[in-house]
Amino acid sequence: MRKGTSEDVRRENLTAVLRALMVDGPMSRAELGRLTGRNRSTVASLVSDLAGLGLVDEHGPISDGTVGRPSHGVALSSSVAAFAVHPEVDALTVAIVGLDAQVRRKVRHEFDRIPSMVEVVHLASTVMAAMGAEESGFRISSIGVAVPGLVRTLDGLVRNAPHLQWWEEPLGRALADITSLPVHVANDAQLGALAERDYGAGRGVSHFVYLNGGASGIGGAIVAGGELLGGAHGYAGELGHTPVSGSAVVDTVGISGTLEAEVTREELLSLLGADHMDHESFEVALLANRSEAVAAAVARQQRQLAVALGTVVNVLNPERIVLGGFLASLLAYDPEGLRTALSARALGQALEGVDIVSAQLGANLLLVGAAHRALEPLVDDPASMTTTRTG
Amino acid sequence: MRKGTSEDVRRENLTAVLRALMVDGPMSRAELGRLTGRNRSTVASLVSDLAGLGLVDEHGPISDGTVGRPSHGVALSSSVAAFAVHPEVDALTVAIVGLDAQVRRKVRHEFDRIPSMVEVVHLASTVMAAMGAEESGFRISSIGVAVPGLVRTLDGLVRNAPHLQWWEEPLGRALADITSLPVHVANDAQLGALAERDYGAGRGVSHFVYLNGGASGIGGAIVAGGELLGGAHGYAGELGHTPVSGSAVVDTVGISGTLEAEVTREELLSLLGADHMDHESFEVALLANRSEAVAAAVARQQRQLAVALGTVVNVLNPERIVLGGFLASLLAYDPEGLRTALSARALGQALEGVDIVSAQLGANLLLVGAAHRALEPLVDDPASMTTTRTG
DNA sequence: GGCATTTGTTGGTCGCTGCGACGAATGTGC
DNA sequence: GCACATTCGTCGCAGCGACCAACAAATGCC
Repeated sequence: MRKGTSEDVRRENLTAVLRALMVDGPMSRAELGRLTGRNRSTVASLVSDLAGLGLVDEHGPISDGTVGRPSHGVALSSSVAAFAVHPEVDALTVAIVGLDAQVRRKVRHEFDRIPSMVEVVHLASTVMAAMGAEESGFRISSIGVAVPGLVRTLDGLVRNAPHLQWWEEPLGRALADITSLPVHVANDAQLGALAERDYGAGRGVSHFVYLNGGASGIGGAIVAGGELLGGAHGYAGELGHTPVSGSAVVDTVGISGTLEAEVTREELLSLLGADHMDHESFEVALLANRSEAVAAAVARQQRQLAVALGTVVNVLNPERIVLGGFLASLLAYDPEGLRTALSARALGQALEGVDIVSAQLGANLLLVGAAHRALEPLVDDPASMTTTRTG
Repeated sequence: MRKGTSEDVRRENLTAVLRALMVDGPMSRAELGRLTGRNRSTVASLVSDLAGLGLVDEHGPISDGTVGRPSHGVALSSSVAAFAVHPEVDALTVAIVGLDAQVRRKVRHEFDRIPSMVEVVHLASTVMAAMGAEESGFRISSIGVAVPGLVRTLDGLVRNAPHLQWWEEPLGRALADITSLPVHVANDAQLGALAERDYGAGRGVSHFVYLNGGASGIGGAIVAGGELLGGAHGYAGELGHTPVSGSAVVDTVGISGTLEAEVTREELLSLLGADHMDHESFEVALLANRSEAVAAAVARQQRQLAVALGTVVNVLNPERIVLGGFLASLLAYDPEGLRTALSARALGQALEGVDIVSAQLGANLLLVGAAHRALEPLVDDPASMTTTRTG
């Protein structure tokens, strides 16, 4: 519960200014005031505070050709950042991502076998130390980790990451112990949705559902009222395990007839006569192939995807559905087909006005999402920057 | 967006005091201070304001046998209330419900045929006028309406209420025009969930899903983070239309293999050899009948309910599932059976610690929910009581 | 060069909460 | 029966933060 004091107001206003800069980029104090609805003198005080905390920088007066006294530009400090860590089956990526969502450093390490949790923790901490963040002037106060699996957000316990073959691995604790930094671990799809919300297909949309089709599974996340819906422990959004057919085919966790069991990239890949393919090549190849076999498979997968999307529409009433990975390819192959299939499974009124679009962000999606998750506490309480320091 | 002024703090604190009284009943000022974490003098000022607005009453000092100066009791004013309106296929109920969730007046009018929207509006407004609320000292500033169907919450347009045979009926506008009061129309299951959240099976639970089995359909609602999840337009929660089988049987809106199509009270009723039955008799009769036919039907319906609940658990990660109507009977018949069936459809980690319980509130559930929905703006901004008056 | 326009700055005011001190009203123990 | 501790209400004061109005600064326009 809120404390109900005037300090709350200050915190809220500092956050409002910071958010405005994050959403709409650098701007003048006057614009900041208009955008946030605060008084000029209030904004002056807020910006001065934020500059003192090192969260924003003020540039000299910029004459933009208009009348009136030129205004000083305010921009997010380029040194405030977080570490982003992303373990996959065949690689580990570590990055430094700024408050402005710019990826400043990025190190990718390939594995020849599936890494253990301990290996990931060691390698990640080694890489982070070797990056010399402090020497390069970065001020990093936390770590965000994107894991392909079920994560208990409270303490970063990885409950079940089938592709990594991790079960009940205390990743958050281990990483926090070795780095002495706060660690925020979350499901990869949720962090992807967070990034799309702020910088991609979810901008300005307060209710949307994100569904991502990866090489070995389907992840999902829900944004409701502008906030990521985590549920009781952070497991919400597992739309890959919703039923789409009465078939007995089971998915990776043993549930039958689910979206993840029925709609697979593998099937399409084999029909295209390929083994491995990155996403771009896959989409190009798929869209170019209009053979009967491929068309039939796409149509079937679309119908089954539509069943899951029907559930989404009926249960969550989103304004938009964002599809990533090969699900976006499935959409691109025949947008009308998917929409038609969906209209047979969704309440007409709930389906009205629902956009179905492709995800917009590319390779750095999860790094941005993870880092921003880690930076969230700072944004929500900018004054905490005083005490929270690297080390 | 918040304005960011000290008045916000005041509003928030007034709301905190009011909510404490709503949740935990009458108490002393000192207790109020401890519970809300505010200073004694602040609470004094807040209570004084609320009393001035007529929202709370202060009683004389109560000596509770303990040492120290006896404290004055603070209680919600019994005169602050809202109208609750509940149209059904065979009846219309109008009630006056207080801020303390007490149903003070209740009028039920039976129909011999399905009423039209115009009839309901006329009858409801006539009944409300005849109740003489103002003469009886009630201060009523709004109307809450519970409708069995899809409602656009923005303006109270009833999009689709199949059982009432209403489509695109502007109920909210019509009722507001004739009564000159703000009207809040919402789906009945959502309002039921709201009541259960505050006074029933959802107390103290911030993530739960409510599923209600009625005579002619299944309604649902989601509470996430303590807030009702409405979605973009208020259509969210339609769990009756989620898939549970590959069967071709369609539900009332024409979607095949859904929970509402497969799990019906009718089937059980006919197996019990009855036509009509109120809920209590139905549950008694069902639980008493352990014949093979009934047991088999219950088991099948449990399995299909479990598929829908699996979706709920995987997608929303609730702490609790609250079942009402005949779905509660289905649970009571064989609690273990339902749980077992669910464990085959839900992610183990997400299912951990999930309670499956029966709804606690009885006949007045929807009236309380509707009225509290209507009172919500007042609770969120108690100072608005000054200007908002009946008439 | 004067004028309108826009922005930055400063001092004053107002509203709200917290704090400390004091009085009021009770129970407790001798 | 009386002093004491305990708890609650009240009052004045201080601190914080936002708004407001007035003024200064820096530009474009005529």
